[in-house]
Amino acid sequence: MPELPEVEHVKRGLSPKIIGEIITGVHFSEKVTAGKSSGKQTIIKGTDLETFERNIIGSTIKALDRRSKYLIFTLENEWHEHYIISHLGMSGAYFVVDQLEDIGIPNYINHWHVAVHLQSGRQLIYSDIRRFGELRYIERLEEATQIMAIAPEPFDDEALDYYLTQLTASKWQGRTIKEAIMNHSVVSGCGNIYACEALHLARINPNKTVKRIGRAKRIELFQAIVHVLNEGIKYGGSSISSYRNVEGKEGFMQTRFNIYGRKICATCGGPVSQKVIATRNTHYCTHCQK
DNA sequence: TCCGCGCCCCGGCCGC
DNA sequence: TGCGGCCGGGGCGCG
Repeated sequence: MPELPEVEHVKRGLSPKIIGEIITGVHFSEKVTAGKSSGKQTIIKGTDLETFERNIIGSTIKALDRRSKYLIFTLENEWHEHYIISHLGMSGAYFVVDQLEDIGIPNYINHWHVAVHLQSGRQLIYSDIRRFGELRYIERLEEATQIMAIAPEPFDDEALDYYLTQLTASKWQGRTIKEAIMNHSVVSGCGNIYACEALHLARINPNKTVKRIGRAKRIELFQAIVHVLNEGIKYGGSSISSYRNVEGKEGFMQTRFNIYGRKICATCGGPVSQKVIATRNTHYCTHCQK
């Protein structure tokens, strides 16, 4: 599933293919059309399909940015800048193709949901097998309340101080460190897989409560989070369950994992413990992580 | 007003 | 080989 490194790759792959393009039309799959007409918010959130198309048609795609696991498409027409905020959910993927079949992967062809037609004749396709993802049109970035509330990007200078400050809040003291770092108000974009890897790298048992971890160890953990996220970006993201980049290729970060999804700890060779922590399947090594 | 819990959305895939 | 049940990011309703 797409986490921060995967979304970063989508951004990098997509940007050169779509920036400067003018949107000439939008088509939606039958699933989206049916879902929306039955009152659900199928993929297209906040507006009806006609409004979504009317709002973006004729606009130029000026920029593509990533914030946490969200993509932000900046559009511009003769009146103003406006935006599409997109989350890939569990199984979302973007492609830029001349025609749908060029995606080449049957599941992503069958489960296409939004086709944004571009002036060049190509299409920006959003495919999503489980339909947990979203595209949301907004006039102003301030409307993206779910993005405004999240911590700074982990790579930003202020992110460490922000994280340390958040961890001092009373609500976190009795909770597990894993739950804390997976919360977007503490660290931005650290999902389950990278949380497991970072805790392993920092040699912290994920069951440990926040109050039992000192400042130096907290800092070490933050640096581990930044490290594993950077590794994830470097190795093309991980392709546990269905992630594909813009070229339809899998990442290979999953071959670099030291603890997640493994039976044997990559550090000591001991057995990996598995347990649900903070509602998520957690892998850790009781020998290496104290 | 804020918080936390449970539910919901879905199809792949695991295990019986 | 068939099928029931589990998984999971994030929004939302409710207590």
